[in-house]
Amino acid sequence: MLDILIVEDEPSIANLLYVNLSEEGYRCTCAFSGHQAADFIEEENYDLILLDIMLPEISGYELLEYIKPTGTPVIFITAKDTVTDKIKGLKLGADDYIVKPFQIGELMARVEAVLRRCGKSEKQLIFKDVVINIESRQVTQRGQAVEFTVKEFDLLIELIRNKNVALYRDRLYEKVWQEKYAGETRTLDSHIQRIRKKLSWDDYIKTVFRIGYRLEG
Amino acid sequence: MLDILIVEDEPSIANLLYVNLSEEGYRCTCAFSGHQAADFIEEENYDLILLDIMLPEISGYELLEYIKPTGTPVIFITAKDTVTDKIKGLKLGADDYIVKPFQIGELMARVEAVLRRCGKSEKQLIFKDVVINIESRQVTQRGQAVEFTVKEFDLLIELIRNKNVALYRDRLYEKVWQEKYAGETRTLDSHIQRIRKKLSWDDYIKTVFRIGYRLEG
DNA sequence: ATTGTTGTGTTAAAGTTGTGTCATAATCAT
DNA sequence: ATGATTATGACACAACTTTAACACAACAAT
Repeated sequence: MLDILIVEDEPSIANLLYVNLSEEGYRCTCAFSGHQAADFIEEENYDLILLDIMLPEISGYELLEYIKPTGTPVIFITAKDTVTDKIKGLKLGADDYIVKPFQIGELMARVEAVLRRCGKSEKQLIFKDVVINIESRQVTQRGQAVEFTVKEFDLLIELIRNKNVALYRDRLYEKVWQEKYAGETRTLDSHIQRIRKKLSWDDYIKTVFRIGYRLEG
Repeated sequence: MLDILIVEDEPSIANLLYVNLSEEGYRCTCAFSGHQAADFIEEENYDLILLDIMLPEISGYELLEYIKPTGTPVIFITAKDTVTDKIKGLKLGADDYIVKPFQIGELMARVEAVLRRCGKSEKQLIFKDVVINIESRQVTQRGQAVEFTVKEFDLLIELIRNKNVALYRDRLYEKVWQEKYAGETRTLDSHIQRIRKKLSWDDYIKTVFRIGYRLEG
């Protein structure tokens, strides 16, 4: 799983980024100051850093100098009024930049683009003896191909991306089916059963009574 | 597959180039500084280098001296205001140059032209027992010529360039037909069937139900 | 005019997905 | 504990959607 560090002092924006990127399957960490960010960067290697330029204490510029040696790609986040000439200087070090206020969709696209460009985009997921090739949408278990339908495949990915997390039925449903969860239906259950059956995963996909499901392992 | 190194510090332009060239089937790498570029060049042989002149640290000129001994063709990218006389001098070392802002189409054409001129253009694609000659647009299977119409040919190339990738109907259609995919039409299907038939590729072109098609092998 | 290409419409086949039923399991109040 | 209540498992099946196969007409090229 890919790690993204969000360096942003405005909680609402940090949160927006955190929620959306997490939902897309990235593991996120938020730093609300330059200091905190520096600590995090010290401790761990990130695959991408989203960096707000206007930070208290240490500015984004300074932080960038700190990041550069690690070779981690950076996307700058900048407020609209500071775009003009400053940016041009800034761009020197960043892999991309985006202007606040931004469309969340645009940001997601840029994140994906930068990761792809840096050869870090997620090509496959692995859980136990199962390998999932995202690009080709193929699943193999111990090298043997196992066929999955669209819904099953999407559900499987959602489970693996959130392994060891109890996923609420409604969230799970809404994520995979892209529509409100009405409840009172066997749809989600059926699909879980189908996945369990195809992969003999009775032991891995646990049901969390009254909550939902959890992929354990 | 041909390797292209993009040396460009402006992320938006680097990205533009990356996306478009990747879509055309080139394997791309981006370097955002002269240093990084030098490292890449050290490590790997590229078939073509797109080089922005105005770079921080090491300038494009210097880098060119570094590239020359490797014999790799170079296309210069230059901002409009620096064109004048400087370029004329520069051209001595480069195989072509293009002025920012440029039409992406023009750049693609120049890339192709330079590669062809250097005898590096992708002459053929091979998949299993099928050989596709891009220039002459001829297809042979075990040495036997097989006739393809324009659309079929383009579709076939798109499939082969993306083998083992599940291609969404809409993307596939939009790539080959160069227009929005409206859906509710049998056009794409028909063409897939025709390719399958001509090459007896029922086993290789898999349909991914509700998604599209995947060339497998 | 002739030939070949390409898109579309139709019907049949194939695959998918949601739902209903009933059995079973978990939880809770008594 | 016991039974009532509610949630989930297992499974079958029908409704529905999507694709294959094919023929043909519109269109373009020669």
